Formats: sequence, C-alpha cells, structure tokens
Amino acid sequence: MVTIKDISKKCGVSPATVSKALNGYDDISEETIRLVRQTASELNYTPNAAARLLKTSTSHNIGVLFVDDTMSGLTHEYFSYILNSVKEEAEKNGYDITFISQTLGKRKMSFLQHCLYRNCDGVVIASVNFASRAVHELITSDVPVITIDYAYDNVSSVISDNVEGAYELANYLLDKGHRRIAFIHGELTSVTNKRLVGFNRAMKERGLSVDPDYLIEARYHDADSVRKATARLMDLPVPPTAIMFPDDISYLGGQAELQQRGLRIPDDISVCGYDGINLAGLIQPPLTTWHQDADRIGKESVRKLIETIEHRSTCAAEQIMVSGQLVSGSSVREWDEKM
Amino acid sequence: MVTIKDISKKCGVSPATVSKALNGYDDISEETIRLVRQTASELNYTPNAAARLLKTSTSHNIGVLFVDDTMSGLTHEYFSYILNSVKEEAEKNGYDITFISQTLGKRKMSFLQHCLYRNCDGVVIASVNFASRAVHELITSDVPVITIDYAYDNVSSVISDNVEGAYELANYLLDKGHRRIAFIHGELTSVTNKRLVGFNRAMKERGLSVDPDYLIEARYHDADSVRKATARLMDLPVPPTAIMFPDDISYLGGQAELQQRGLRIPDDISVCGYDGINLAGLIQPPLTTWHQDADRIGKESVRKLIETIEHRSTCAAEQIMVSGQLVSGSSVREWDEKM
DNA sequence: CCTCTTACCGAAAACGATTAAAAAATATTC
DNA sequence: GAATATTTTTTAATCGTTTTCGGTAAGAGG
Repeated sequence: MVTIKDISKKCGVSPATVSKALNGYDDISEETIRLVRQTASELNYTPNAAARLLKTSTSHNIGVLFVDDTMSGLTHEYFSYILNSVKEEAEKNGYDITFISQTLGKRKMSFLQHCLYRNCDGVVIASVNFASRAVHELITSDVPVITIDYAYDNVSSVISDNVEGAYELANYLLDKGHRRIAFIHGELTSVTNKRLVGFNRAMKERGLSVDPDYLIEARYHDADSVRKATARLMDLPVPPTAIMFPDDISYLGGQAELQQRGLRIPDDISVCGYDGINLAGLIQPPLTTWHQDADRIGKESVRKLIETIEHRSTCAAEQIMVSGQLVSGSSVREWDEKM
Repeated sequence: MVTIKDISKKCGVSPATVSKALNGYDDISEETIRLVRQTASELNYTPNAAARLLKTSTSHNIGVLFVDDTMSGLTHEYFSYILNSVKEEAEKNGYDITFISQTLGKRKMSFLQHCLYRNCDGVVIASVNFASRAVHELITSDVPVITIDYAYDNVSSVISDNVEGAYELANYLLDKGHRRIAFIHGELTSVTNKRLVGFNRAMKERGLSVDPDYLIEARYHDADSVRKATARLMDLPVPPTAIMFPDDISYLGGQAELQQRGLRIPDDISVCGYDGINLAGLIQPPLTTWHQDADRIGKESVRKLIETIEHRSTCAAEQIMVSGQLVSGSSVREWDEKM
C-alpha cells in the first residue's frame, strides 16, 4: 500500500506538506501542490479512510438499519427503492453506507454498539420494529439519526404521507360512485393508523359511515393472509363493490381469490393497491394504486441526516412529509349505486 | 467515546493488558481478565474498528459491487435476494458490508480505489458490466474477489447453472408434448449464452431443430421489449405453442400481450419464466419457472470469499456451480401435437 | 543592515488499538 | 534462601493521517 510517506520521500518534502497539498491547504505553494499531486497519481496513491477517521473522528460513513427479525426489508420492493436512493444520495455527498446489524460474528452487539464500532457518522432507520429496546437505544443515543415512516420525538423523520394516500384512494373510489368500500389494512402500526385516518376522513366528508365489517386487518406483504381477508369480505351478505388492499404485492392474494370466485376485475369488483411499485403497472389489469415516492424519501432522509451530522448544534429536528401520487390503472370502474 | 485507556486507568493496568484481556490472550491471569471485562461492560466500551484495522490491516469489511450504470441491481428481486443472503452470511462471520461505487462526493475514484480507501478485505461482484475497465481493474488487482454469474480466469466465481435451467425448462415443455417452443432470451451476455446452450441441447436430444424465428432477443427485466417480442412471435404464420421468457418480471409484458390477443394461458398458449422470484407464485395463473437459488448463491460467495481472504496463499480459485429448481405453476398445459 | 511581514514548510504529537520484546512478579526447585 | 523457571504485566513502537505550532527564507520598508 502506498502511503503519504512514500509520496513525501519521492517529493523530498515532509508528510505534513503532502497531506496539506492533497487537501488543498492554502499555505502550500502552487508548485509543491502540483508536484505532490502529480506524484500521488503516479504512485496511484489512495488515502486510508481508517487513518483519516482516527485523526478527524469523522468516518464519512452512514449506517443503514433496514432489516428486522422478519427479514423483509431488502427484498421488499418499496424499501429496496428507498435503499437505492439512500445509497445514491449518500455517495453524491461523499458518504459510504454500511449495514447495521445486531450480530457480528459470534459477538452479539447492539445496533448502537455496531454504529460506534464502525464509527458511523449517522444512521438511517427504516423498516424495523421501532418499539424494540435496541432501536430505542440507538435513537436516543448521541449518534445522529433519521427515521423513515415513523415519527419519534426529538428526532428527524421522513414520512410518506399515509393519511393523504388512503384519503385520495378512497376519494377516487367514491368519485367513481362506489359506496360499499372495504379496506383491508395491514397490522396496526403507526403507518396503518394514518391510513385509517385518511380512509375515515374521506368517508366522513361524504357523510358515509364506515361499516366495521368492511375493515379487516391482514398482514402487509402477505398474499395468503390478504387472500383470506378477501374471502371473508366476499362471503358477507352484502359484499363490497370496491376493495382497498394493504399493498400491491399482497393484492395478488386478493386477486387470486377474486378470480377463483369468477369475479372479473374491474367489471364485477374494483380494487386498488398501495405502494405503486413497478409491478403494479405490469400486471393485468394494471392496478390503480398509490405511489409512494421512495426516491424522494431516500434522498430527503440522507440530505437531512447529513445536515444534522455537519451542523449538529444548529440543526433542529424536523418532520419531513413526502407526498405520493395516485396512479390510475384499470382496476376500478364506474359504479352505479343501486343498493 | 470510551477507549481502552479508560479501562486501563480504571483497572490500574496497562492498555496492553486490557487489549489482551479483551481478546482472550492466554498470558493474562483469570482474575485480571474478569476485572477488565467487567469494567469494559460497565463503561459500555466498544472497540474502534478503525484503530484496530490500522494496526492489524484487516478491516473485516467486505465490499459489494452490485450496481452499474443501468441502476438495476438493488431493485432487481433476484439480486436483492442475493444481497440479503450475502449480508447475512457476512455478518454471521463477523464481516460488515459496504457498497462500492465510482464516485465519492465530488471525487471520482475507481472501484479499486474505493476498495482500498475503505480497506475492504474482499469484494463480491455481481450484476455489473463485467467488460468495463474499472471492473477489470478491480478483478485483476490484489484485492480478493468473487464474481457472481460470471466466470473470470484465476478468480473464484459462483454461478447459477444457466445451462441446466434452460435445459430443464425446455425439457419440461417437450415432455408436455410441445414442439413449437419459442425462447425469448435476454441480451447476449454470458448468462444468456449458457441458457441458449441448454435450450439447444434439449432440442437436439429430441432430434428437433430450432426454428430461428422462435429465437428472439429482448431485454432482461424490460416488460416492454418482451411484449414486443411476444407480439412478433404471435404474428408469425405458425406461432409457437409455448414460450420461454427471459425472466419472471418481463414475462408480465408477454402476458399482457397474450391476454390482449384473447389468448388464454395455459389453454391457448403455454409459458414459463425464469428466476423463480416470489411473485411467480402469486400471479394468475401461477407461473412455471426456474428458481435460481439466490440464497445459496449469496452464501457460497461469501463463504468462498472469506476462505480466500483468510488463507490467501493456499486457496485456489474455484468455480462453484449452484443448481436451481423447476417450480411448476399452472402456466403450461399438455399439448397434443397436431401439426 | 536591521527588523517586520509574508509565504512556505516541517517536527511532533496525537487518534485508539495491537504486539514484540523486555521486565517484573510469582512459583518452583534444590 | 538463592537460583531458576514460569507466569503475568508493561514498555514502546507502530499503523497512516491530520493539525498545531513554530521555524526559516525571502522580500519589504526604513
């Protein structure tokens, strides 16, 4: 490995000078700067991040906490888009990213310890069990943190507007004339609660009451559980004319159930998903869904996190709400209310 | 930050003793080991990976190179499963993973430089343009490397058996009685070539010739291009009775085209995909496809890479072939040859 | 010719850990 | 109890950088 010392020897200057020349200090003459930079690239010099970190105590490395016990996260399309965007924005700003976990070899370590061990300047947290002790410990530590889709006190967060999403979807269905609208929602997390708020608000604004039979809990991303929920809905004496599903993937479970019952989409029943992943536009019929702006969510997270890292004292916690967008496929039809 | 010195002061021993006690050297008395470990956990001590690296020159950090210019990679379900598995296996062995890119802030750096900068002990390479100079530079460098789905000389690789996959799929269709089998394949990469070999072999074994009209190139993961390819096939004077698609996702483009033409799957035409992602079992009808064992591919890569890292001299390059598995859905029907 | 700026450069001390080699403490043997 | 062997601990150097604080040389001004 070629070090700063090698350059200093070759140039006949001290290591200090080399360091300064490389880092653009202004007390080095133009000439030596040229010489040093020249030989650095000749020798194919690469700085050593670890040594630099040791001295400056900033690693230019941000941790990402994206996976919990259930192991979805990386393989969840919505989150993998966020991750991709986080990665790009981080790199654009000179930061690398490292996954944070709870086990390193045989050593068990907490998330916080892992961050300290790797000297992460900050951490992006998403898709984890926010109620867990380990996550809580990290969030309340001194390490700058940003959470995605979950709001904590005194911590910045970037949140996809779930109230808006469910509200707009419900309104879309209502506008099409549907009145018997069912909502299969995910587990009662904070995200789900927001969506319920949006859903209820839309109904209330039209003076409609929500039939409790039409509100069913299933599991996000779990086609099976959603399939069962769909079956329960369609077995009701008065089944819904439209169903809002927890997400685009689990909708496929519902779709299977509906098709098996000989119901055509959207002729016999209207449906919509949530997330707006690529897939939604590819399946038949294209799914009307709510597109969460994963790209923007990732970017904003990193932007705000870096702001927090670099101006720690002056940077106030902030909640950043990211709007989504309704993507209309052809899974919803006009409905003549004739009940 | 609490360091080894803090512990040494509190315990009244030298830093060296603390280090040894923590790392389980056998020339430290049981008693001091207990004392040191005790106070270490009391003070909530976390070692500093950077400092350790500087002295030992091993970072326990492996780089992953998963994305190229086209930016798919993280958002490709097959690769995200590989990534997930790489991550898990790495963590299990005490390694963290860091994404390697070509730009860090405003600095342009080659992949190799990035690895050196972050002191990666080794790199897993997948889903990149293997022909590029930058990748080549990394692969031929001193950094231990493993490639996925691409074989390089003198470098270990883990390869999904694409000959087997296409061969088995074609055979499956042949067994069902199909004779007019089309193969929409991806860009002519080494992976695609292997699949073509498998396909041709299966046909040849039955004494069938391959109709060049039935071999169409499209783009992986691109529903649009596959849709067009499908259209071209079905516009032939004698269209195929079965189509093999480049992958499960892009199949959806083909599906759309077939449905639009009023063709039912599998009654009017049989289809199969490739990859065997979760999605394949969720769509209607469930897709017959070839499951690539992403989990095993990730694990084997890391296992072999770590072996290379830790026994650099004695560890020979090796090609590891990973078998897949046919997943039969209901997208293929028996076909009575009546041509 | 002396002093004062200004412009460059270098010495040396860190950062937090590891690890030879030396030293000190303790145990063993006669 | 001295000599020797054994166990335990410490000293000090080192990894590759950064950065403070002086130091030197050259030119300016008198």
